[in-house]
Amino acid sequence: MADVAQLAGVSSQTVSRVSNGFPGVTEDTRAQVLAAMRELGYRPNSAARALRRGEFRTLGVITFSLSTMGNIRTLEAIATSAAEHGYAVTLLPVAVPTQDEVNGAFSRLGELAVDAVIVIMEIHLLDAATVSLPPGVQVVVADSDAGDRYTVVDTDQAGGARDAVRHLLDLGHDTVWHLAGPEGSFAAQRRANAWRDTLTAAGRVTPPLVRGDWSAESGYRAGLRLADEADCTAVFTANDQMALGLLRALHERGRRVPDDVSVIGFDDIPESASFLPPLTTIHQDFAEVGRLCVEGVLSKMREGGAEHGTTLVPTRLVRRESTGARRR
Amino acid sequence: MADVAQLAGVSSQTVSRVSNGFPGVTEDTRAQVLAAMRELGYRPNSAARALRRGEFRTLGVITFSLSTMGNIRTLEAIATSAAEHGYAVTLLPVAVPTQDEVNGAFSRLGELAVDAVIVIMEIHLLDAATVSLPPGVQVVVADSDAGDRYTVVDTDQAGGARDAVRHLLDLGHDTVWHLAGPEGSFAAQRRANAWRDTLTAAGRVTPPLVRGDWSAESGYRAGLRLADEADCTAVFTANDQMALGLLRALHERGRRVPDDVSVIGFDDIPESASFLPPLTTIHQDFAEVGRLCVEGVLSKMREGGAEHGTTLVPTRLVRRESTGARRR
DNA sequence: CCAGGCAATGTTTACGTAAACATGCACTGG
DNA sequence: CCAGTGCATGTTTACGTAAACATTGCCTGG
Repeated sequence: MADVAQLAGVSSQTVSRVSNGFPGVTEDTRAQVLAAMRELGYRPNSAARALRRGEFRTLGVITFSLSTMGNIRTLEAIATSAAEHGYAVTLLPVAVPTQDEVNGAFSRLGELAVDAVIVIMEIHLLDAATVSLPPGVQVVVADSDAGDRYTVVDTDQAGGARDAVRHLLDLGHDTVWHLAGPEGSFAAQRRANAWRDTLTAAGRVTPPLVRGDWSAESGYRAGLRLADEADCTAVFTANDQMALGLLRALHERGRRVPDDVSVIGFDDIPESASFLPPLTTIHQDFAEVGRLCVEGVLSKMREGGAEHGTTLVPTRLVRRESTGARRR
Repeated sequence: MADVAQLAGVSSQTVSRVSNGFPGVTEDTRAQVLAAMRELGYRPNSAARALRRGEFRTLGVITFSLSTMGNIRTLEAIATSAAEHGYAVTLLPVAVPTQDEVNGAFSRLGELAVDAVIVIMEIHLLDAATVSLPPGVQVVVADSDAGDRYTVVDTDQAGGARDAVRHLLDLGHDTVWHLAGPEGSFAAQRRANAWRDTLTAAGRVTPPLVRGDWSAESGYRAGLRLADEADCTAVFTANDQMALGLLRALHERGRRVPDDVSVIGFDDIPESASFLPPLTTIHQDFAEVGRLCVEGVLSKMREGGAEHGTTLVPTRLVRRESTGARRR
């Protein structure tokens, strides 16, 4: 900076003003400084900037392995949205969702160049973390239900699951089976609860819950079992991947979709439109979740807000060919 | 830090030594300092640290929208691997792969708190970028062929494609059709070239190349066309998503897989094992690519190496049920 | 018993920036 | 014509850390 100032024949403070687009600099001077900056290839040193300003213009994102489509899309939206606000995004991967790993990530976070944190993970691990977040660092949590203790942005899991079940009931099915996600997942839990509640509210029998682990493979295994249930004519799977495996199992067992069994998924991953048959599913607006996370955390930073609450992002039913009227 | 020093009754320099795990501090003193740090909730200020040390311990990753599985897995591996080396990862999303966007990302990068950069994108956009990377910032490129000008880490696209074609030829097919990725993609280009070369080397007729855009939907459209080609008994699709669409089209047209048509994909996304039928495909080791990117860029930083070159990560054929011997 | 050496700790300084304050100069109005 | 005003620019300082150098005190060996 000093070099630039010298070359432009001004003081370093003027260079700083130009660099930050502050007013009170003549057009002539500004042009001269800009020329000098270009000639010397000057780049502001962000470390010094951050030190001086007390902020990094960076958001930290803590997440488990980016294995689920949802997390990825959310992350992408966060990164894009943050960039629009002039913020960079630093990734804090937690390899394994164990307590130790989470603690490690949190303590690393403490000395990381980050102004605020967005957590994309099951809240119980956050709760159980023995290392606390540095005070003054705002947090927004995606994919969780802890609106009483954190600021949460999440898809309206319950609403989506309810829509899925109702869709199948409306098609004339007596009841709806559910292929749930793993027990540890709150998203899975809420989808399963909404499934049960919706059936109960409609006065239907609740079939036994079948559990998978989000993977297509687990959907396949569950599908082999469901194919043998003669009265299973409608299945709501907690995500699209498991639906994929389910479809394969049903096909192998000669159960036609949707003629014999209707299947509805959750997520609306891009591939689901090309499943065999194309999958009716509940669309999640991950981009919106990510965007709201960023907006939320930035506004909390500005206003120092400590109030919690949950923002729900609505889902949308995408009707394709895997669901149809009950044939008797 | 001064507060900690005062509370512990030592100088700030001693606190610094403890904080960085340097030798030359008594066990007693160290314990006292650690206690003071805990009591005051001290966290080293990374901005000041970076300013003083001249490095951020952070890697920047420039990538297009995280829409392809490959980029995501690579990114994940980069983040994990970087963390192991004590580095954080800052994401630099480029929303649209236009020249302007790339230029924007690069100029933002200039003032970003980043020691080195890993670029995951088509090299022609990097080449055409009018904004150059700040000097002294090392770069490693994934997913590209520009070993003469950059340090490149990539999957052995050609080898994988060759294996795919040979696998089908070995099964007795006269020739292999190819559903390629979009023209702009080097990966697609190299897979297509290797496909052509392998056929030529084997003295086979090269069928017209069919082009998709990586999406399952485009695979479906291509599949509808290929289903009408009576002599098409084997197809090599440039990725698994397109294979998914292709399978659906073939199924709709009554062409059985693998009895009538054999299909082999590329990538080995987790879902491909649950396709209908489970997809034979070429496995890419994205994790290894990411790991090598980090190792590469870190070693370049240490050694200031300017030498270029390409590191190829081998692929592996995963045989499932979508390929079979030619039936005559 | 004391010089010399070494380990533990303290003091000073610089990293690059931007806020706060200071200066200088031109122009306005009484 | 000159005090007052306001704008463009310059000077000083502090942000939190760690390297370099300085100091203290204890221990060893002759």
